[in-house]
Amino acid sequence: MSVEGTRSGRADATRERLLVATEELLAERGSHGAGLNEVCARSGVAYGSLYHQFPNGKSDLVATCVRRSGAAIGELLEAVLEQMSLADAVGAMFANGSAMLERSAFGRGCPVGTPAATSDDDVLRAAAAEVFARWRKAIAKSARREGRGARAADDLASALVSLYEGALLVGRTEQSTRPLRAAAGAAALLVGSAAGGRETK
Amino acid sequence: MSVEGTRSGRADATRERLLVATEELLAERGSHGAGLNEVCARSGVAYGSLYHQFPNGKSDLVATCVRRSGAAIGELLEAVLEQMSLADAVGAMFANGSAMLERSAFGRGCPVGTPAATSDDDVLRAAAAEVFARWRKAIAKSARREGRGARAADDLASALVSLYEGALLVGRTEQSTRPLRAAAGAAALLVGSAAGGRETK
DNA sequence: GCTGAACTAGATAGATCTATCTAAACCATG
DNA sequence: CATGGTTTAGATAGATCTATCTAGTTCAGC
Repeated sequence: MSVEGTRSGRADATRERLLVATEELLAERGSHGAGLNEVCARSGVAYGSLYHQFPNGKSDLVATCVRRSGAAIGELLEAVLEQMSLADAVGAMFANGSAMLERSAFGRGCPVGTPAATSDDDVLRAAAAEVFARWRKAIAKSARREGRGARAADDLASALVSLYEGALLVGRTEQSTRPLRAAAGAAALLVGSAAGGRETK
Repeated sequence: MSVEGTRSGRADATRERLLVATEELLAERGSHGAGLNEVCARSGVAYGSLYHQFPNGKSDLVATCVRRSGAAIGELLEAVLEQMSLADAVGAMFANGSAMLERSAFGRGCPVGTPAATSDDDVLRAAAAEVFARWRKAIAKSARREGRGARAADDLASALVSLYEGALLVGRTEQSTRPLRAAAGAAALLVGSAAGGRETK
């Protein structure tokens, strides 16, 4: 039986294929560049099925997709932050971004940041904002655990999320992982400075 | 007489209006979201004029626009970096981004990073990459002048560009200037650490 | 003021996009 | 096996997008 309510396994599989294909396209070209024709072509799902699964059409599909991608990354990030130091977790985070860029031959960016950058749909924008907030909170929690004050932890977490998103954008644009490595070095410096319970001011 | 070659003042004005309108749309929605219809509507320029000014069509227009926007920001950045310390210049840079977000009511992002994030046109991507490289070089030059080694200066400059682009993206998405302020604080820390001629390793 | 090149104007073609609609296939249940 | 709700399929309408085409306007130089 399906995990969520009355949906059949077949429907779940269709929904999944649609979301995977949409996530790919969103990470490559953002919302305006991701046509439903291509979503169907890539996923092998028929056009009508898409509107059965997502009755509100594209807006519904992309917002759902961004929330899902963001939640998956958030869960991973939270798990990693539980298991290791903030410094190590942040290192893994940037290494992961770098690997993703290489794996896609610099064809993909962040599945959340990329569509958010060019969105004129407020639902999509708000969904991405919630994702960023979740990531930020997870990092801030770890920073507080390592002795930072609430404000300092929030600011550090915000800067790390921005740095990550920016490095993915610049790295993809320059078709190089160097921005990711430089960002990882800077992130390590930020995490290292004033850590261990003492704030700078 | 026109500055560049044989073009008339009228043509220059038309070209300028087209580029201004395109820059706005690119910063708002990226290349896929910027329709030529709307470019013409906003600029008050007729459709045919657009293809006279930019015979290669949209690809030509957007690449020219990104180069121009990037050069303008680059010149400003270089001027500021000449006149003040790296720390002050970087502070001004983030303050400028924050002011831009507020002025546009969070409707616009970076006119270079936003279209670059979702581009599938290699000409546009390469144009944006050159812009980022110019910014990075300007910052690195200032960092070397303040005593950093070549490698450390490059890495710092790369991280600052990524941080700036990321903070604009996240700030616009969250409709807040807090990411910009947090990024400015982190940037100040990065610029401050290991400055004045001593490297960390 | 004539003339030819440069520029502008708007209509239109052809492709593509979102969304809807009808019909058929599937499958759990009685 | 029959039945009826659920899911899928593909055609199609209507809007929008890029690019081209023809005609008209403006302006510099002779």
